[in-house]
Amino acid sequence: MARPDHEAEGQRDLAADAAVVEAGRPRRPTRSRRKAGEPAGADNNIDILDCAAQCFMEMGFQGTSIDDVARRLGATKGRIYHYYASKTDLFFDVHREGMRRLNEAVSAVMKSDGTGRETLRAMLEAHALTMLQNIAYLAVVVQGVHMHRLAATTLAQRQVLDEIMAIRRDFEKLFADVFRRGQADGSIRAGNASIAVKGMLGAVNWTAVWYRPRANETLADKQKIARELATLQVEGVA
Amino acid sequence: MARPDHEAEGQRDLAADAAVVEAGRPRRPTRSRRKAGEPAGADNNIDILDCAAQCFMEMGFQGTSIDDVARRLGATKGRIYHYYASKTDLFFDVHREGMRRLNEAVSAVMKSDGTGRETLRAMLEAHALTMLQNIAYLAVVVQGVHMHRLAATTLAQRQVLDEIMAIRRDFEKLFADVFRRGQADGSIRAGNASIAVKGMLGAVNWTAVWYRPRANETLADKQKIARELATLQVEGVA
DNA sequence: ATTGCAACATACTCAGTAGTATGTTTAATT
DNA sequence: AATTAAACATACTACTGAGTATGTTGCAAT
Repeated sequence: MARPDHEAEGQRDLAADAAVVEAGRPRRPTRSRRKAGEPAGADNNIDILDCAAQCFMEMGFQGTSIDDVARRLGATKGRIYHYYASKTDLFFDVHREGMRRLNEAVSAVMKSDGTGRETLRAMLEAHALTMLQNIAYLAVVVQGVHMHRLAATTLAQRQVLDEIMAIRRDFEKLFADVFRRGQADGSIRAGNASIAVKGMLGAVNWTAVWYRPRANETLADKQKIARELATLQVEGVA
Repeated sequence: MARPDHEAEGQRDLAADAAVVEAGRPRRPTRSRRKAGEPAGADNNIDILDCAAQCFMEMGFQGTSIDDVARRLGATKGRIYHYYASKTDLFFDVHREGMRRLNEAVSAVMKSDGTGRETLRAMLEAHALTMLQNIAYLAVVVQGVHMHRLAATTLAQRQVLDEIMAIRRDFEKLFADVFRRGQADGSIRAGNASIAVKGMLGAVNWTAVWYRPRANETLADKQKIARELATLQVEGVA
């Protein structure tokens, strides 16, 4: 499977003459066509999603042009617009994929039958680790919070945005519910659950701002950061 | 485009470093014409800054047009470009004002002669309260973190951005230093100070994402939120 | 009472960009 | 072998928006 070229080669501005030279170059080998009965899996678009996520993380939604994404892909707009009706839809799909990974990771540790506090801690750590492992996608998710309804012009887009925000609310509610369960079983002290959860999620989500994977960083390194963040939120500094 | 700003600074010859500091600041400190013997006084550009902060918070830097800011001002671009050389410079000035207010509030509680943990808690609470009281300016500050060096095209802008980021680093170091002081005096347990501080600041900075003042919200309400956030970070949930 | 300039407003330019229309290649199917 | 449609690339349009050039007004010092 062809990989996108992450090291944007020769991203110097294409002058008119350069475009002429480019025009005659041999075509890139195209991706294999879908098999006969194969469903149109999202696997065709994963390259697009990856590059889009990276661009959106680095330059923001408004700061990223479709041509930027295409250039990082080593392709042109044509390829992106073949799969996505609009830039907003592309952003939404990255957002949705990010939330899917997040939900998956956090849901997996929710079955734990420990106290509310123990479960909460596990959820926070899973959340943090997922952030560190999918920083581009999750940075887009974090940006999406701001987007409220600004770039959503069409009715369909507004509906998708409403759906996404509902998912976000449900996700936050997951934590709030466990928090209150902890208050009920005495493992978490009294206090405003909503504010507490917003604080804790903020500490974890903030990784989208400062964290960038270093070279040779191992999974253990990421786990250590995730554990420290989660521990701090549950046990404080004392 | 992007030509150097050679506008008549006729008065005096500015040293190079002074020019860097002055870069991006309002060309003139006053709005209404100065009276005869009147001192320069507080900059009345605060109207522009306020509107810009609000727009940047609601729509982001890239999503805000100068016309948007002007419309909110009840004016036109002419007014804004009379004081600011570029949109980026305007953003930087809002950012700088936000950081100024933040530094002021946090520095004020740093003199406390309590333990590291007590001081840290006071700093976090002051930080949080300042966020809630200046949400537009501080939302811009939070955005500014992302901006790294993307929108900074000219040399002068890049220098201003470097200056701003240095201020941000110093600010974070304030917390890290107190954190380590707390570890030294035994009021804070061992652990990676850098990650811990990033987590705590994240919890507080995250208010820029979710907090919007409600109607009839009193100072006491804000203080309560700030106290809960700070307490959570220091004492955890147990 | 005139002049100079700050403080704007108005009216443009022009580069960048989202989206479209259409051409071209390739692989599966007939 | 011919056909067809997916998977792109190319070329174009229309518009937004940053920045500029220039006009206008009102106050203040002369």
